[in-house]
Amino acid sequence: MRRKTGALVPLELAICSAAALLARDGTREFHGYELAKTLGDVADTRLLTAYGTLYRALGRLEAMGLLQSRWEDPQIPARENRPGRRLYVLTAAGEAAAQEARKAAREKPPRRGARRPVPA
Amino acid sequence: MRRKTGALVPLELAICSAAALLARDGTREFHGYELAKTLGDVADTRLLTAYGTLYRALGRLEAMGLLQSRWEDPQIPARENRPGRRLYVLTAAGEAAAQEARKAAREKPPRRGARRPVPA
DNA sequence: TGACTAAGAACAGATATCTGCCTATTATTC
DNA sequence: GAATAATAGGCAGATATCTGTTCTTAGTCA
Repeated sequence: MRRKTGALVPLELAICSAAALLARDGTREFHGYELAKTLGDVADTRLLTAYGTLYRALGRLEAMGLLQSRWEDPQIPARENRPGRRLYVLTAAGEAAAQEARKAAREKPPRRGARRPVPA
Repeated sequence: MRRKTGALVPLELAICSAAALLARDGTREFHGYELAKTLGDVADTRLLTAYGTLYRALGRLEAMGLLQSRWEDPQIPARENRPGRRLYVLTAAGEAAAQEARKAAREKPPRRGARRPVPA
C-alpha cells in the first residue's frame, strides 16, 4: 500500500510505541523476536502471524532513521547456545514520529472495521 | 540402543567418514547444517530427517574427543546476515576411530534389513 | 532364548533472523 | 469516483542450532 510521505503504517507505529514503552520500563534495547512476543501479548495477534513482516518493518524503520540497530556481543549467543540477536533502539526521531503518528491517529480515528494494532 | 564401549553407531561413523572425505577435499572445518546436506546427497536420506539427531551425534563425538568445535568468527555471520555456525574438525582420534569402525563394519557386515548410513 | 534396560533415533518445536514471491490495500492521478 | 501505481502484508521456506519427550533397538544378564 502506498503511504503518505513521512507517515507510519500501523505496524510501524505499533513497533515504535512498544519500543517507547519498553524504554520507559527500563529496556532500552530490544530484539525482533522479543518484540513479536510483546506485541502478541498486547495487541491484535493477527499482526504477528508472519515474522517476515515484522523484520521488514524493522528494516524500514531503521532505513527511515527511526530505529538504530547493532548486533549483540557475539560472546553471549555463543555462551547461551542460541542465535545472535540484532538489538534495536528507538531514536529521538523515532520517538517524535511515533508521537506525531499517535496524535494523527487520535484526530482521525481509523475507519470502521480497521484493526488497530497496539493500544499504546 | 546400547553401544559396545568404544564403538561408533552408524550415524557417528557416517559423520566421521564424511568429515575425513571433506578434509581430503580441502575442507578441514565443517558445520552441522552443511554436513547434513552432504550426508543427504551421499547417504540414505532417512538418516537426516531430523537435525536434532545430527546435532546430538556431533555433540557426542565432541564429548568423545573425536571432533573438536569452535564458533566461527562472529563478524562473518553478522556481515552475511545469517546465524553463526559451529565449526567442527575431525581429530586424530576421530580419524583413527572411524578407520577402526569401518574395518569392523567390513569384517562383520550389517544384519539383513539394516540400512547402512554412508558408503565411505 | 527371552526379558530388561540404557541410550540412540525420531518427532516436535523453540530460538532468531532473513528472502522471494504473490496478494491486498492505499494514495494518487485522471 | 474509478483506474493506476506503489508498497505493505502474508505465505512459504531457508539458514543454523538446540532441547524435551517419546519410540526403538541393541547389548547384557539370567
